[in-house]
Amino acid sequence: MTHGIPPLPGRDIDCRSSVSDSPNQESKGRKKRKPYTRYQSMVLENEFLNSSYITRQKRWEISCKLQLSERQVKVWFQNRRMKRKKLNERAKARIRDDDIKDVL
Amino acid sequence: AVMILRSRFLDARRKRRNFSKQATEVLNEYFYSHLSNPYPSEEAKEELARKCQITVSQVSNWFGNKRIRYKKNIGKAQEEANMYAAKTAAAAAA
DNA sequence: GTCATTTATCATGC
DNA sequence: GCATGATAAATGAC
Repeated sequence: MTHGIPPLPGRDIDCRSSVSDSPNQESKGRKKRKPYTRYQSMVLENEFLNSSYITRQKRWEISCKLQLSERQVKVWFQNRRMKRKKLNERAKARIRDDDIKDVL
Repeated sequence: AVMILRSRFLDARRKRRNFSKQATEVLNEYFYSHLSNPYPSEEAKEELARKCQITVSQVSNWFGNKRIRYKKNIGKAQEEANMYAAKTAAAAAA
């Protein structure tokens, strides 16, 4: 199963003990939406440039670096791929409109 | 120069323009006549988009905002609900 | 995984 | 000054 690669350097170091999804006890309600900082967004965008699908290894690294949970990083990439799709559709539509206007 | 082009496509940031009065009228009519289930199907969204001269995404945005902002008002804006309810009732009577 | 959605936040209109 | 449309986190269906 899989390749026996995962080096997992210092995996047992819990760098996100304070950034877990369950802050304390079982949080009951929905987690409040909290905008990310410019630095967090920049690092995530840069990684998205490398690949729109993040590996488990890199997901762990980034979650540590940005003080985010791995789930947050995963969701960010999912939302980012949806955003890319929407932007592509919009760009396509704009090009169509521009073509029409050029003809007119 | 490249940055400007990117701001047109990638950023395409929200330069908001209000919808026309007629478009808002059409959207509100649908919303208040389907108040028990204000979730238009994809086909309904396309027809609304065509009638309102906006995109399907804009229709989705409008219903998303409308649902939560209507819910947030429990008791408020019922005048608006009654108004459109009466309008559709009058249309049904005819 | 995608994708429609909920929610808070942002940016603009007026 | 809020109303309104669009976007950014977060959830859940499938």
